[in-house]
Amino acid sequence: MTTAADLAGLAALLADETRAGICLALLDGRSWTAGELAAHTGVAPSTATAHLHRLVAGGLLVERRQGRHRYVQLADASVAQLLEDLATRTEPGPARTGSLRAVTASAALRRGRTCYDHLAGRLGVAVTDAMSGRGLLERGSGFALTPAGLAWLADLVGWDPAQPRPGRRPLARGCLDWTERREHLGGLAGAKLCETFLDNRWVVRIGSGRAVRLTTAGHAALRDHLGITVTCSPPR
Amino acid sequence: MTTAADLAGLAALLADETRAGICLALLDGRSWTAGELAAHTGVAPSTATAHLHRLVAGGLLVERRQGRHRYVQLADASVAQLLEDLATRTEPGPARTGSLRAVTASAALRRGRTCYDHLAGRLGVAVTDAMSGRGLLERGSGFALTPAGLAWLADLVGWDPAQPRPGRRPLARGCLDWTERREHLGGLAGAKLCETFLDNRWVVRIGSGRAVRLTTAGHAALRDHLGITVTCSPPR
DNA sequence: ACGACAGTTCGGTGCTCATCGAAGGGTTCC
DNA sequence: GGAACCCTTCGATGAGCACCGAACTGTCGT
Repeated sequence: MTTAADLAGLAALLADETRAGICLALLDGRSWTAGELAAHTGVAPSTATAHLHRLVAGGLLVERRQGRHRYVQLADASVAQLLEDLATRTEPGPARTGSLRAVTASAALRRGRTCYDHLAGRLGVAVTDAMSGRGLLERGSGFALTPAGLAWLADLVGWDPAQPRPGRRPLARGCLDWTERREHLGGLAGAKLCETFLDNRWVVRIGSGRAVRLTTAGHAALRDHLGITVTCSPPR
Repeated sequence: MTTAADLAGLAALLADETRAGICLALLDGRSWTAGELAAHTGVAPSTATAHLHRLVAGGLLVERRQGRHRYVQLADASVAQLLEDLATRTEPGPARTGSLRAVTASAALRRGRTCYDHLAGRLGVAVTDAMSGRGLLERGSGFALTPAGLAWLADLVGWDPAQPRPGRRPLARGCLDWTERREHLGGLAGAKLCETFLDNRWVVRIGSGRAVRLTTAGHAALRDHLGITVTCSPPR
């Protein structure tokens, strides 16, 4: 039996624009740091801290301390589902009732999508797996590239690894996928890889959303460069 | 594209205990009057008015003016779905991810359930339909009983129609079902009928919730008294 | 060891909003 | 027509809370 107070308490977590912005940002499945979320929502770090406390206490987010950073992400896939249901209601237009269209769109998202600026979904995980044998090391939490792996990647994406990198973005980082429940390659390497995939039209965006589709050229490229075959049609 | 402000605005509608209580009350599919909701949530009528304005403006509720009454109900089935999803999250325990259990429970609810104090779901609609040929008239919005229908009902539920009724509850009223999207019999007549069904064990409650199941005796009673057959196993 | 950095705690400020009572407008019943 | 009733509008009140800056703790790089 759910009381009105319980329901109101849950809704109150999302009833603030800043907290809503945090949750929408986390909807991409990545882990964000408290500072990134503060900057993204335009509030002071102290304010972001308070919001994250409430969201974690409310069970919507989980946190992972790492050194002086505090990473947060959505607690589980059901939270992401709930957020997307709510977000759907705020959009005008027809086809609001859990339509076939929404289901297939969701299935497309599961197959492959961009996650912030790198590849996610089954496609992202498959690419990450394939790279594991080519110089990508799973290092506790996150990833690292061997020199050979870096050279291989640099050759693929056409980019000089010796050249100094602006900013301090980590080269390779892990990103937990909320549909696959698996880590996949993010960071600068993941972004460059995704850029290359899009530039070469190995994947193309479906509509204006985050979902992507593997092209015929993409199939060939994956086979040639990584020796894998990713099914493009829904399994089962 | 959903903005954080949109999401927060939607969540804010449910972030108040009184408004949450209103929505949970409406989850039974009935239309409630503003006064009933004020009494149910324990606030002044003026306060309830303000809340209903916000909920209607936000698209969660629809209203229907009838004389000096203002009836409100959930805008559509997707709102009910959303509320139940949120309510599920507030309950602790496992099996939170849209499990088979939740789906079958939902299917049982669609087949038959009590709606406040009368029968709803396919069962409720079927009974209402069958009574249409036996003295139940659809009167614009709502229902009315002919003298013959009243006598027939009084005989079935063992109740003297001549005896003065306490309170002012309408004898027969319509109640829109959010799974069937059809009107069914509510009001005092619907309550008495439901009481008789439960007392005679024509229907029994499934677990502790609102879902009910038609018994073998119930099948026979429906055939004898109303000449209808309601399937108890899931169709299709 | 030192500075730079990420995050936290704390006190103060201001705004939003839920609430009520009183007064007013419609509707129904007698 | 008048009384009872349902609902609404309008101020006033008070509590909750989102926000910031400043001071503080802990971590990383040099």
